This record gives sequence, C-alpha cells and structure tokens, in this order.
Amino acid sequence: MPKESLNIHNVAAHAGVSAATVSRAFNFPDKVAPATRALVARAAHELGYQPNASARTLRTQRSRVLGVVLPTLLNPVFAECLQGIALAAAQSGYAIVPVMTRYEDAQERQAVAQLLAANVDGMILAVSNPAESRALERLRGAGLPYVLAYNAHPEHPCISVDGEAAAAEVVARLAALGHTRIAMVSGTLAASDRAQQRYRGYLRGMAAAVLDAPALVEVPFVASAVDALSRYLRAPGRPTALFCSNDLLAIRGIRAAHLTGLAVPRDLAVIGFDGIAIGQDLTPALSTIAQPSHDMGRQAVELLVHAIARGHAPTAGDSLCLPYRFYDGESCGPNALAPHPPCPVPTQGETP
Amino acid sequence: MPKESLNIHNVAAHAGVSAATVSRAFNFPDKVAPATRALVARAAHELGYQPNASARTLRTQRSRVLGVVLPTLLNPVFAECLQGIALAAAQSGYAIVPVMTRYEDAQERQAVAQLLAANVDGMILAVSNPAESRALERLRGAGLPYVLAYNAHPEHPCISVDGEAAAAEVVARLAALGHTRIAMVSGTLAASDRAQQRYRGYLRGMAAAVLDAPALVEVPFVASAVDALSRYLRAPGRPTALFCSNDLLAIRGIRAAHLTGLAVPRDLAVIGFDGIAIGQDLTPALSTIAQPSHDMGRQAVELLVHAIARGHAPTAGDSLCLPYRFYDGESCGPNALAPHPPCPVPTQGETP
DNA sequence: CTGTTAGCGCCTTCAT
DNA sequence: ATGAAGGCGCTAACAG
Repeated sequence: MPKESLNIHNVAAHAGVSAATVSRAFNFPDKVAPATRALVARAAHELGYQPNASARTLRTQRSRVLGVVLPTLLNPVFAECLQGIALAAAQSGYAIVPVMTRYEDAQERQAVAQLLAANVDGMILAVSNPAESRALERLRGAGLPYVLAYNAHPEHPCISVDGEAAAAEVVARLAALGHTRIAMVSGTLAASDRAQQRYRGYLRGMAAAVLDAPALVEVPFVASAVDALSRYLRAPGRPTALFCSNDLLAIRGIRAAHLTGLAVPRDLAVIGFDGIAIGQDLTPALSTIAQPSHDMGRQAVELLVHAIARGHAPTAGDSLCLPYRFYDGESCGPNALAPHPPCPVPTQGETP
Repeated sequence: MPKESLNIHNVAAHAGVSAATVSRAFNFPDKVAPATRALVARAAHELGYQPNASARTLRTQRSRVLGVVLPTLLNPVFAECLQGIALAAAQSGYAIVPVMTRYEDAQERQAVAQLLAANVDGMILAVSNPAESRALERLRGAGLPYVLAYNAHPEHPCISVDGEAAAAEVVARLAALGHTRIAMVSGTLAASDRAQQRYRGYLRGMAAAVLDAPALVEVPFVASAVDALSRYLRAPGRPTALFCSNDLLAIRGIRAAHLTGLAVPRDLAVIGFDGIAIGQDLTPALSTIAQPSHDMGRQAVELLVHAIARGHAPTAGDSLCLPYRFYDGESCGPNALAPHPPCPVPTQGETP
C-alpha cells in the first residue's frame, strides 16, 4: 500500500471549506479570498497534499506531459537535445516521456501509439524519414500538436538547421585548404534523411569546387566503423579529407587514421557534424558543424507549449531553421600533399 | 481540439456489448467468450480505440509510469543508464518520466515532489548524497517503491558497483607500473558520494602501496577543468599518473597533458571511471573502470517492476552490487621515469 | 466569494 | 459469460 489517498475533500474538511474552494485556491488563487486562500494553503501544507495529476488530466483533458521520440541516447547529440527539452519543459511546467526508437520505423510507430494512449499534450520527435513515416501520419490523424527536431520537411513543423548548406560549406573549406580528394562518410543513408541532406550538400559543394566526388563511404554498423574505415584508408587512392555525417563517426575516423599510421590533420583532415560537447575536449579537438542541440530542444518545447496554449497545433509554417556554426578544431588542416599552397578559407560562418 | 473523446462506451455500442465487457476484453481476455472478445477487438480496431491512461490510473491507482531522477544527460554515463532504463521499462510495459537535477539537492527534492504528484508507480534515482538527502526522506515517507542507481548506502535499495574497491585496484595497477606520484582528480567532492567512495578507495590503495597521497585535485567547474589541470601539470613535482573520478575528467586530463606538452601515456598515465562508450574510440583509448551503466538501468527497472508486482517496495536487502571491469586502454602505461622496471600488474580483474 | 452538482473514462464488485 | 451501478479525485458550470 504505497499510497494513502489524500484528496481534495480531506483538505477541504481540514480547512473547513468546500472541495471546490480548495480546487480554486490551487488553480485560480485570485478567485478566492486571501484569508481563505491562506487557510487552504496551510491545510494542504500540513497534510502534505498534492493534487492528483491523473484526476486532473481526466477532468481537464490536459496532462501537461510532452512525449519525446528519439532514436537513441547513445549518441550524445540526442542526449544533449533531451537535456534541453527536459529543462525547458520543466520551466514550462511540463513533464516529459521519452521513448527511444533505434532509428526503426516500427519502433517509431509504436512510440507514437503509446504516447497517444498516454494522453500527452504534444510530441517532439526525431524520425528517420519524415517523408514516409507512418508514425507521423498517425500523429496528424490524431490532430495532436507535434514538432520535428533535426528533421526538415516542408509539410511538417520542424526545428532544424540547414544541413545541406552546412555540408556544402564544409567542402568549400576543405577545398580552400587544398584538398581535392574529399570523401564523405555516413551511416546507413536510407535510415536518415539528415544524412541524405548532408550528402546532397556534400555533392553540391564538390561540384561547386569542381572536384570529383568519390563514392560515399557507408558504415552500416557503428561497432565496426573503425575497422571499416581503417581498411578504407589503407586502400590506394585514399582521400586526404574525410567529411563525416556525425561526430561519432568522425571520432572513429580519427581513430582509424591513427591505427593506419596517418596523423590528423597532417595526413588526413577530419570534419564531423553535430558539435557534441565532448568533441571540444578531445585531442585533436574536433572540427565540426555544431548544431545548437540544447536550443533545438528548448525551441521545440516552446513552440509546442505556445501552440497548446493557443489551442491549435503547430503547422509547417511555424518551422524554425536555426543557425549552425563551424567549429574550427584541430582535426582539420591544409592538405600537406597539395601542389600549391592553399588559398584562405571563405569567411562565411553561419546560415543567413 | 486535438482529441475526439473515444471511450469505452462507444466501443461497447459499436460491438453491441456493455462497457464492462469491453473493459474485461482488454484487461482479462480469458474472462470473456472468444467470440465476444473478437467482436470487441474488431470494434476497437475499427474505431482506433485505445484505453485512456489517465482514467485507468485514476481508477486502479497504478500508472505504469516510472520516475527517473538523474543529475544530467550531458555526462554520457547517465545517458547510457537512461537508455538502459528506457529499454527495460518499455519491455515491461512501463513509461518513464525523467527529471534532471544538476547535482543540486533542491532540484532533487522538487523532482521527487513532482513525480509523486504525477502518480508514478516507482522511482529510480541517482542523488548526490543518499545519507542526507531530503528527497529520499520524502520518498520513504510516501512509501513509494524506489531504487538508487550508482549510489551505495546500507539503508536504501541500491544498484551500484564497489567504487572503493575499484579505485583501490586502479592505484594498485598504477603502483605496479612503477608509478609513485599518483594524483586523484575529482569534481566537487561534497557533491557526490560516489566521488567520495572512490577517493576512499584511492587512499586505501595508496596506503596499501605504501605511497604518499598528494592532495586531491578538486575541479569544481567542468568548463575550466582543462585550464585547471594544465596549470596543475605544469607545477613542479607533478604526478606521473592521474586517477580521475570520471571519464569526462579523464578526457580533459588527457587534453590538459597534451596542451602542457606531456605525452599520454609516456609522460603521464591517465585512468578514468565510468566506461563511457566513446572512451574506447578515442586515441589514446581510455583506460577506465567500466560500470555496466546500461545494465544498472535495466536491473533497477526489473527490481522495481518485480517489487511493484509483489506489492511491496524494495528494501536495502534487495541491493545489488554489480561487477565492474578495468578497461586496459592506451591512456595508461608504465612510469617512464621509474628507477626500476615495473613488476607485472596484478591479475584480479573483477569484483568478487 | 463560496458551495452544490455533475461528470471526465475506466474498472470492479455484485447481480444475473 | 455478461450487464448495471458506483466511485477513483478533480474541475467547471451554475446557484446562492
């Protein structure tokens, strides 16, 4: 028997008022006489009373809970985002219920179903592919307010960064540093619209620099990424620069370089994507495109909370494209093998 | 209007049965005739009906929600643990509500109060100091099932590892490698019983090795850890080995060493604590005491879920001390300045 | 300003 | 095996 039911009537009795007054004292303090309010407050405090959230939710149809759907917390970028979400939600008086989906569509659908049944007031989600997500369809069908994070799609409300522009900028910087053999590394491309977006940017950047783009290096299993990349770097005609679609891959790329006897950045420049905090404490410090993960979480919460307060779900028009920043770390440098000294890097640093 | 109320009566009407039967069909399928069950299932499916969690919670006094109180997700060790908790909880049919407290006691208390009001069935928490936690008092007072994670305390149910033994083992290994000036680095000691436990182990290990223990290096602010440690390593009489009370500090210690011109492990051996996944992909790969964070989360959930099913809260007697493992990475090596070649390392590798 | 009343959606005896 | 009825704790009209 973990719970002794302590309800509004107990407090009402203890304070010598009616239950309705206690309710009002909690929800609309100004609608009750100061003296009565104090009376109720004291009674509640003495008994240690807290309004029952379930009853309140049942009655008002508002739970003050936000659902959060993320691929995994094993990638710090999502952990940082969830931290931002948690803080912002707490500040707005919302609790959160996170569900991890491992980048799998089936898990995403189940997560949405579960959160729908749990009466959440809204959802924040990072899905593998918004364009063909059954989970999102279900969500729209339910008419529940939601915002995508990291994903970008014209028909959904999204908090994202312009990954394509960022990737193109990375390539431009590498090209300016004298690199010509610039390879891109990603996880399973089909599993992430973000990786696809970055790959488009990479191709665009390569075209702009009039460089041949070698085949994309797809590393399906993170556990074997170091081995796969080591093998890749040992093969003839290896690139002098690696653009990795996320920081975890970049870190493994650096490790692979070391195992292969290549010094970073002297023999191989490595640039990541995400800007996870730990990257800046590594040696070499990670060069990367930093997304404001914490802020993305915060903004997603605020968009959602405001929309809920306004009474209608966010729409694609509410989407926000947040600025990214290039962290010029130590894992990226000029091409030591270049025939000519590199020209200065372009000055553009942020999205418009 | 995000929700069209779709209740048990709608389904009952659609199926041509009573609401009670629908309820039973969902909760006790065997208590209803197979034909009726199918009828209800079809009706529910056609209407897209899902039982309302709040109403169910209100009625049954069971929410199937677990509260989780953690310091921060910015430290991967907690993110990994939460991932484990989330997976295990999902498997057991529980949702989770995490709250982050930044190592602050006031936040811990508020988190517990919030989760109590949210009607969670149980809580998993990592607090800064179980011995004098007001939050835990409150929790015991409420009689709600809970388990501590990472913390170890004789009067609470805990899932932990023997940090003291682990720390002593680290020192023994370093001593065996010829190190005599072994320093320990931690965050604010007062803010973490785990750091205190590890410090005790360090002191014990130093005494056992008949070595003088230099003063503890306390690094209160993580942001300035690299600077602080760089200064420390530049001072005369610097240690040849650093035992850091967590991996994040160890990574910063390695960075500080590089900035100071010290090679790791040649000039400075660095050992961390936690075993965060990313540590194994760094160069040098992190030597550390690995805690089974994922498993700790899983076990905490299982302990709690079983206790809830049994009907009474876990007690201190249910505590579990999980085995740790020493990851022999590349950030730790023999003392190059030692007068004699080091003896072989001890063979013990795990807790009993 | 305060009290009375009537459910929110569900589960669970108690009858049938 | 199924149905009828009451109430979990709370809030929102409506009276007074």
